[in-house]
Amino acid sequence: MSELPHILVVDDHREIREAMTRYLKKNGMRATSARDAVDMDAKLANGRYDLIVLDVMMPGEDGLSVCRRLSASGSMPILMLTALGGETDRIVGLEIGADDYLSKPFNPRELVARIKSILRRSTKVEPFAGKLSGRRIAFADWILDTDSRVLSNAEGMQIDLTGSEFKLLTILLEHPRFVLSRDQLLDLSTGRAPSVFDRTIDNQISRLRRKIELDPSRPRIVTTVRGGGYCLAADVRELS
Amino acid sequence: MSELPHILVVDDHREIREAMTRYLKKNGMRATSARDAVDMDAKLANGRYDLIVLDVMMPGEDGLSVCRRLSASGSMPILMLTALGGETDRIVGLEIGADDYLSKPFNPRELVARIKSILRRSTKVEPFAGKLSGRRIAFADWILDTDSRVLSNAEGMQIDLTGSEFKLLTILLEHPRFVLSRDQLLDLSTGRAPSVFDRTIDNQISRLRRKIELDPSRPRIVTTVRGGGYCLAADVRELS
DNA sequence: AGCGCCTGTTACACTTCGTTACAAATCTCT
DNA sequence: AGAGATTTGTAACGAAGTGTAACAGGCGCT
Repeated sequence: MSELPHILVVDDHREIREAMTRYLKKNGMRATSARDAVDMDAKLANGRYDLIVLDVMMPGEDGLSVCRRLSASGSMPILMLTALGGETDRIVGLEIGADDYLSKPFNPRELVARIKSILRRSTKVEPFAGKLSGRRIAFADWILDTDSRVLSNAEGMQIDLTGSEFKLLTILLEHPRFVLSRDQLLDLSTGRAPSVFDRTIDNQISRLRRKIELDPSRPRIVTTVRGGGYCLAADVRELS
Repeated sequence: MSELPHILVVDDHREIREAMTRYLKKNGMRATSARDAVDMDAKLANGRYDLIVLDVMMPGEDGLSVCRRLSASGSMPILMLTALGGETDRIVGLEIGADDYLSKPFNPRELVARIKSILRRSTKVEPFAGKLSGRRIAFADWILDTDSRVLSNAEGMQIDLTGSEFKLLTILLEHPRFVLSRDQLLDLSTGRAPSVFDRTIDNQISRLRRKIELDPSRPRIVTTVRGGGYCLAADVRELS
């Protein structure tokens, strides 16, 4: 299991943003593009990003204004793209809170090096166990300790979950009785997009069931919705 | 950083370094200059600095070598000065741990903006030991005395941590329940960028676990997230 | 009933991680 | 300054975890 950093590339030139996202994807990152500030805001409202690459010159709301806004509202790292010679833009951007800048045209290798350097210094926006962090969670006959990743039951049985099993289970526990598709589960647990005939989640669910179901061949806790995905079919309660 | 940041400017051209230090002093900073690596080392041995501005092209030991050395020995922020078009120098510098670069000739205002941007970033990640000297930190069954670097528990057991173990632990303690990648931990604890198959952090974590975990082969305090890094899985509290 | 699709499972290859041992670097003491 | 002790980083090996491929069985539609 590996969580890839997710980069949002905001640039009004389609060729540029497509080339950038392609290159970032080739270098161990998820990349999503937005053509302007409005598109960016919509993307930010619907997803979680680790860093924004932001063009200064854009129609509508310009990059400096966006940078000011983002810096004021949180700790999202920002790498700004400026025109060659756009020195004032660079200075003002840095002064209002951008983490770095790069002048167009730029070497994509430098873009990746700069992004990695910024990410090295920033923390993720979410703890590993998400909203359940630090809690003990009761469901079915199990109690999950989210710190130790240990499942225990009334008979005193204790089961260690692997990282992947644990992540998958916490995602299901955060949405009791909701069907989550395989693509959703893959995205939420690993951040990667599915390949063509991806069976990763099925395999992990099988492994999880082997650990938590009374009879894994007739699952009662993690149920399958054919054509839909998987569902945590139990009440969920926090113990502490 | 309660008082004015102190910048060390390393450049072999006297006019340049004098102009820089003068300008920095006019902009709310203390500034000291050094003409080469030897002079810089002497200055570093006798004083404390918040950031180094480092020219790439210097007689004697060159800037890239100095950068590599400084990154390896601590978390001193470095802003590198490159010749116009010195792109390879920039990329390699960033890859070995420099925080930023600037091409000569540059606008002094941009220099100040960049220095401030770096300082803004670096003060954000100051570990307990730096900012909260004299504190005692409680986590799991341990109490850490940040002055003495001694861990103690309710049974009266006392454990001395080495410098590296202590630094690593305080970084984890600063971000309870967040996954910190190996690259992040390496950067935050030593300031250097990872080599290709770097296992330094793994080894240090193994050593730390041997000291603090009940059963180091089944760690409960410092947990591993496969493909992600390490996580301090406990509540953290300051005692004084 | 037949067929195609969907799902569960097993096995295996590969990746990642833990640990040990040793060399190199650093620290401490005389 | 030098010797010894301690700490830290690197290399190697083995264990654990993960994703892919293949096969079989079940389900739903015609």
